[in-house]
Amino acid sequence: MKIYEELVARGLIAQVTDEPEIKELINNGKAKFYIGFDPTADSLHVGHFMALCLMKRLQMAGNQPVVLLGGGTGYIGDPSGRTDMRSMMSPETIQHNCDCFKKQMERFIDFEGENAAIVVNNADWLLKLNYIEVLREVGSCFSVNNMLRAECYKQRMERGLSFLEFNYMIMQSYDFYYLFKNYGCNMQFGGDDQWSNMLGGTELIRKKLGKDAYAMTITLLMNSEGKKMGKTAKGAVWLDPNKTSPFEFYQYWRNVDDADVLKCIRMLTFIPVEEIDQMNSWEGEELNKAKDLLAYELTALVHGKEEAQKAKEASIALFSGVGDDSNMPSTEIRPSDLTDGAVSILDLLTICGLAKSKSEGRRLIQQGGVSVEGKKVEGPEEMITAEALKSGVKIKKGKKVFHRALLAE
RNA sequence: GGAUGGUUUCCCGAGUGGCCAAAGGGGACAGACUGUAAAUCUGCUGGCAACGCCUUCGGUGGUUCGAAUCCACCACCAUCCA
Repeated sequence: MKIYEELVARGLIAQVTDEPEIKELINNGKAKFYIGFDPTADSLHVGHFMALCLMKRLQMAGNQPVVLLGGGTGYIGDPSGRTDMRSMMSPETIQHNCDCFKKQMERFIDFEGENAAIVVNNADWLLKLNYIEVLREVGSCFSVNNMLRAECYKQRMERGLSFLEFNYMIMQSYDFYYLFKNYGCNMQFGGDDQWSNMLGGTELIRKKLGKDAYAMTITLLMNSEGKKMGKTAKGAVWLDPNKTSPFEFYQYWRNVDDADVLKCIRMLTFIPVEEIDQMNSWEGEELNKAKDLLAYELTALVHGKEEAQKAKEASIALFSGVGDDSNMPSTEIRPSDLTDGAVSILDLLTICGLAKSKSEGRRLIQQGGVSVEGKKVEGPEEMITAEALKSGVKIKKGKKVFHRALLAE
């Protein structure tokens, strides 16, 4: 199976500008493609991960990836698919985020060897553009009528769109044009929400240079309810282990909906398509096996095999009660937190971050949601002794949250 | 620049002087059922030394025994007119 066919089989391709041509290019390793990453945070998240995997797959097929860091576009903020304006970032933040991105990417993409990936930053050319020049050179190629029709602005036409954000499409188009001209970059990939921005680029290249460039979008990873995946109540699922621990990361994937497991395995892992097809017949409880696999594979890709193994073992130990369960998240209790050699369970919950306030902790206990070392906590006054804390105390909140409290020496 | 409407707790949204920590819905969280799933049902959802007290209804002042509610100014948003 060639790479293009594989991408189709995995359900990764959403839209393409010219299918035969793109197939020909990437199947034969003739594409030099770029994906843009705007430095909106100090860590990559699952959405970026998909894009990076795509880069990896294409790189393995002999194509050359160009990573575009949005050090310049970050000053503007992409309005696509958003209901409100992004908060503006300071130059320092943008720079810091770019640096973080770069570091994380090195894990996934090869920056050495034959099709070595290269990194460019659009701050290098966007920041020194001259307004009038751009208007004359580039602005003249865009029809406002067409732009307003673009899907990515639809939502914002109701709630308001600033001129700043409206220009994002032009900047992204200019990027493609610039990379085409100066780096021979003939293709752009991106999330499906980028489609209009990407078309802007191919049109600009056609108008300015009379040449064809191609664009392809990746299916956005949606769950069966039509919501973007990779988000939790607390925010994104990050790739940075300090922001989302490998254990949490593992648990996120372990807990996806039945309806979404196979789709995720297909789109996110490198498991051969044939093997995945065999799982199509799995149903009910059997799907738990697929979830285990998904969680392990992804954690291994992002955090390495060792961390994945630890997360897996911790999960098995915690949920089935056998094996080593020492790898759960833990908090050190300082001696100063104790009074008369003990802490109340209520205080312990807040110290460990399992409850935001004592009221919340009380509520949890009242509703029977807290247990210590497997025994349900009956009341908020229950005390945990320093003696017990010395060897570590296992606290369970709700069904899935496990935490160890350990007395610091 | 002008007119009008708006800004309420995580989100949407009711409340137009005391009965308001503020209806209702969503989400989140917890319990039951389960497969670490979904659906369903139940509870719960500002804080604290907790039948009481404290902080909250865009911001700042004011009127009043008493303000989310009335007044003034400011800020922001939306729609229409320029």
